[in-house]
Amino acid sequence: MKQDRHVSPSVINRLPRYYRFLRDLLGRGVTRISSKELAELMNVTASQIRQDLNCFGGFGQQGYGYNVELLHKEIGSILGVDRLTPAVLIGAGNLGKTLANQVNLSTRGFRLIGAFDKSPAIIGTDLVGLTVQNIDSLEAFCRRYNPKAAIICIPKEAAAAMAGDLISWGIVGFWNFSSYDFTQNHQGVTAVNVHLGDSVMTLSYLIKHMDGFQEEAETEDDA
Amino acid sequence: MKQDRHVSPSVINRLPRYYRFLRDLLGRGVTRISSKELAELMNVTASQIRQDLNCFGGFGQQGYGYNVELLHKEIGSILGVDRLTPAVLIGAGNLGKTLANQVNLSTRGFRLIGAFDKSPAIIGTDLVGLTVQNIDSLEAFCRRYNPKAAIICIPKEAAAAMAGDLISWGIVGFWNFSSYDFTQNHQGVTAVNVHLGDSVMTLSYLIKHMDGFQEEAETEDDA
DNA sequence: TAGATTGTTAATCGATTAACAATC
DNA sequence: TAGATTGTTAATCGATTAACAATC
Repeated sequence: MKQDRHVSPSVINRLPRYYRFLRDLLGRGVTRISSKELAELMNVTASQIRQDLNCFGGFGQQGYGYNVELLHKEIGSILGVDRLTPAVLIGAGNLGKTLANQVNLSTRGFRLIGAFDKSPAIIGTDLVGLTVQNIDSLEAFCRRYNPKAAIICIPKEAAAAMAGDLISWGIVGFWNFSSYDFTQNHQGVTAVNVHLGDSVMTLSYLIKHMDGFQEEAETEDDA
Repeated sequence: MKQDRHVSPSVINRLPRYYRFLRDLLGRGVTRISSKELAELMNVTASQIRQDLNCFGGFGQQGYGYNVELLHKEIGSILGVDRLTPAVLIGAGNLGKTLANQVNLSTRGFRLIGAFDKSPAIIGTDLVGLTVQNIDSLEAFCRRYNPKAAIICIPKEAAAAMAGDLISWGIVGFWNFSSYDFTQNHQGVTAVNVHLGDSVMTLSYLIKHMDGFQEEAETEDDA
């Protein structure tokens, strides 16, 4: 039990990987795992796993191993995952895929907890470690996991039609764009520049407890 | 003079940074630099610089230091920069900026050597280490540096109007898109998926010595 | 209790820094 | 030649792996 003390950057950098493997194990119903088993799975040494985890305190138990759920939760809280706004991706076509793969959502304050599409060709495929689900199961998903934002990558009209549902399900803000980038405004607030047709709109950053969704007009010309 | 031998990944990973600093020095007319000066500039130790550079052979000279131009060229050839297709970015607005920042062009076989825009607000700004230039200087730039591809992020009509010029200046292929992503086709060829309106087109990868530009139709629906 | 597996200390390996003789 | 600065060897530092006593 060392708790705080100085933790090396190498260890910190490995935590997200542990987190992902544990999430997968959890998803497959595994309740306990030894450093040896996890090591084989992740292709590292058991020694390293024990050393790494011990930087934060004794999560394991001699003769037993590690409790997958507990460990997942602990690493999540170390990573500050609980401070990120849980979001769903609606529409996992080319645009949604590009966005999920190219944009570091966690540095933007978001954590993707689910991805949805209506196309049978896309449902069931993998997207940054999540399995794309049928859009029909979105409502049930929302009731269970309470996402607080939706990133919408489907045609504009369909998105507009969906807005009422999303808000009533407790998703308090969403984006819909055909192209995007991020900037900081003069107050250091991160904003999304949304490309719609020939103009660029800046949607103010979506905040967790915002009720209803809010647009900050401010239209400029593209280059 | 060790030449080849095993070079550690840490060293390899630092090379692009050396390359960028040397390019900047070159741009500012600096012809020679000592490991000590470069170390201060880059915020590393002089020792590390000498160790790193010596993995590839003695580029320096005792009592003198390193020849900036030679070193820049050498590191470039180690990085295989000369195997990448030199490309210009035309239009450095929101979309161009996003593309240059988010997409690793070098892994796609491209190397950005210049960026151009017509907006006075954008000209002179920095874009991944390049200064955005006035679009009026594009022709002169092409004659001097011979880019072989152009990534075009300006309105469609303007791009179409430009095509003739680009081809006559020796730029043999170009892209114009409002949104993009990359995929591998069944033959392992990298392709660009171009989002134009509601459909997705796949433009075949632009090859260095391709003459004229070539479209591979293949239109699909977006999700 | 006996077996398993952790937490932790010691050994190894690699990467960074310091030092200095070689040499331009 | 004298001064500067490299190339390179030796010393240090940190991270990974091995080993094993502690303990569930």
